[in-house]
Order: sequence, then structure tokens, then C-alpha cells
Amino acid sequence: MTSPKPYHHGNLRAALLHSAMQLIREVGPTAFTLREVARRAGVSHNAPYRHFRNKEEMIAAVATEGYQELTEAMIAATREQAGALNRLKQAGLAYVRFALRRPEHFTVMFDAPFSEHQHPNAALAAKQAFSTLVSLVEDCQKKKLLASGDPGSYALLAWSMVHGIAKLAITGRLPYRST
Amino acid sequence: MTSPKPYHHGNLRAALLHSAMQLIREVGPTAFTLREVARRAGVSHNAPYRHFRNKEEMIAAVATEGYQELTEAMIAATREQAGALNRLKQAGLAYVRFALRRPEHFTVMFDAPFSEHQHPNAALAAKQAFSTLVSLVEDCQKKKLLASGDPGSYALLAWSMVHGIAKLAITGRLPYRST
DNA sequence: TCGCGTATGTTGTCATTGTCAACATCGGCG
DNA sequence: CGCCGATGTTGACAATGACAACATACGCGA
Repeated sequence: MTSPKPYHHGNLRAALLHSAMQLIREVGPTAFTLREVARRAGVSHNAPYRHFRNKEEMIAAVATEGYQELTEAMIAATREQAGALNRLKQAGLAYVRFALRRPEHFTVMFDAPFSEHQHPNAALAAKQAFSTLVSLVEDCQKKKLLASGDPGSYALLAWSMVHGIAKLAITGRLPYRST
Repeated sequence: MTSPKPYHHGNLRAALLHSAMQLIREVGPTAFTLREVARRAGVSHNAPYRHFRNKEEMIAAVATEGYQELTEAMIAATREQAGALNRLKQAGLAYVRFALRRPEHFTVMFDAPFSEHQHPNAALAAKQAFSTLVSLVEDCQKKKLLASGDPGSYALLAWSMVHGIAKLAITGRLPYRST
């Protein structure tokens, strides 16, 4: 995305991100190690520093990708769905599904071992995910399917619910139930 | 709690937990360091190992304390409050207030860098917090203030919402608003 | 009262990690 | 074609989590 064209390796940045995600999935965000990522990508332990300022920034990059995927998942879920309310619901389900499919990724995205303020890209990606929700809520309001008012507030409420459910589901406290 | 009576230091375990919480509050759960905790408690870097098997277990102990505090906060908030529904609401508010008052502690409790399965004490404390919620919901149902059904499901829903709100508030995405 | 076992704390050590600095390589631009 | 800078490597260092061996002192039993 941001990197023009890597020289030696072909596309190290992407390869590193890939290894990073896989590693996080295997050992969790805590045991995650920069050097192991480098090892898996088949480069020296310092190569990553040409693409990320430090460990934190690399994690932030993973989170950023996660937000983008999440946004896409929500959009895809609403596509070819009739009814504004139904689309909102589908987006919510997609959200939870994403969380269940990639618990560690989800954790990295929201349990922010990194300070969001210092990672504008991540913050931006997160904002996009949120605005996806907001516009779905606005659609519902336009069609009088939802009481009018600040769309942001409603979206926040929706997000809160969905997020809470997803989180608790991940933690294994939610008995599964089809819907 | 579990420790009978420490010898040399007086009560190292408690002192360590105290330092640990303070440190987490200062630098976050990620930069948290066992050795720094020991330093602050004025003991050698290996003293903590007499009270906690490893770093993870120490964090789990901190989380356990957090669950207990949370439970107490919810109970305290419902005390001398009239109306089952109102009590449920007060508990929810107490939940959010706790999260806002101790964001890092809250983070440690739920973003579990530790695997809950392997820390029965933490799991138990968490369960107690949840059962507090469940009984509040049951009260509402008994008084027909809430549709009947599986109390657990309703409690989960309540928890999800409250938790989601708290989490998003911590992350700074929730515009504050008095209620 | 006294000595000893054991819970508690310390010193020493090791592999691993994040990060910095110096060096090597190679692709494209002039 | 030669140089510069982007990319990657090697080497180093302090800090960390964890283990092992050693020290200390409380409190029980004789």
C-alpha cells in the first residue's frame, strides 16, 4: 500500500505482515516477537526495521489491515441484501463472524497494546469501519425504520452491542446460538 | 488472601500486587515488567517468583483483584436503590464507571494476555461478577419488568452492551454524555 | 531454651529480545 | 557507466523472564 516497490526480497513488507499475522494467530499478541517474524520471512532480525519503525508500529500495521478487512466484510455482507434494517443486521453479524474467525487479529485491533493516537493509519482505518456502520444507521433513519436523532449515537450503541457480544464470544463466555 | 503470613518482608505478595497495579496504570499492560515491580517493592528481581509462578500468573492475580472490585462496585451501586430495573441500570453504570476509573486494570481483566483457562482464580472471580448481573436480571423478570426467558441470555446481552460501551469509551470513541 | 526444617528472599547466570550502529548489496537515475 | 540511496546483514548492548544454588530467619518440636 504505502511501500512503492521493495528491491531485494521482492516485497518484504507484505511478507512480513503475512508472517506477523500468522504468528499472532499461533502464539497470541503477547508472545509475539519481531525476530521470529523476521525468521519466518527468511530475513535477518533487523530487516523489519527498514519497513517498520519498531515492534509497535508493526502491530499497528497488522491492526490496520484488520480494520480494512472488517470494513470489507461488513460491506460484503450488506451487498445484495434487501431492507435497510436487514443490512444493518447483516453487518453486525459479519462483525461478530470476523471476530470469531480471527480472534487474535480482533484482539490486536481493539485491545490496542499500541497507543492509537500515535498511529494515524490505524486510527483512520478504524474510523472507516465505524463510518460504514454510521451510514447503515442513517439509511435506517431515512426510511423511518429507526427513530431519528444523532446517527453517530445510534451507531455507537450498535457498535457497542456488537462489539461486546463479539468480545464475550471470543472469551468463550457466550453460548453459541444460531440466529 | 491465600498467603498465610509472609516472613521477611511483612507481606510481600500484597505489596507486589500493589506495585504491579500501579505500574500497569503507568506504563500499560504491555510494557509491564516483573523486574520493575520487584524494584518498586524494594526486593530482588527474583523475589516475586516465591509468590507467583511467572509473569502471567502475576497479571492474572491483578485481574482477579479487578473482578472482585468490579463485583463490589456493582453491588454497592445497587444498595439502597429502589426498583429492580433501576438496580440493574445502576449496576451497569457502575460497570462503566469502573472501566473509566481504571482503564488499564479493566484492559488487563478482559483483554486477557493470559489464557483464562489456566487461571482458575481469575475465572472464578469473573464468574462471580457475571452472576451478580444474572441475579439482577432475574429480579427484573420476577417482577415482570423484563420478559421472561433464559436469565443468562439477558444478562449476556446486558453485559455485552455495557462492556462494549465501556470499552469504546475507554478507547476514546464515545463522546461523554451524562445520564 | 535451642536447633533444625522450610518458607522466604538473594545472587549469579543464561538465552532471548528490542533496538542501535556500522557495513554490505544492488537497482535506477544522471 | 558510475554513483547514491534504498534495502538488507552483521555485530553489539542493555534489559528481561526464568532457572539454580545459596543465604536467612521464623516457628515448631524436643
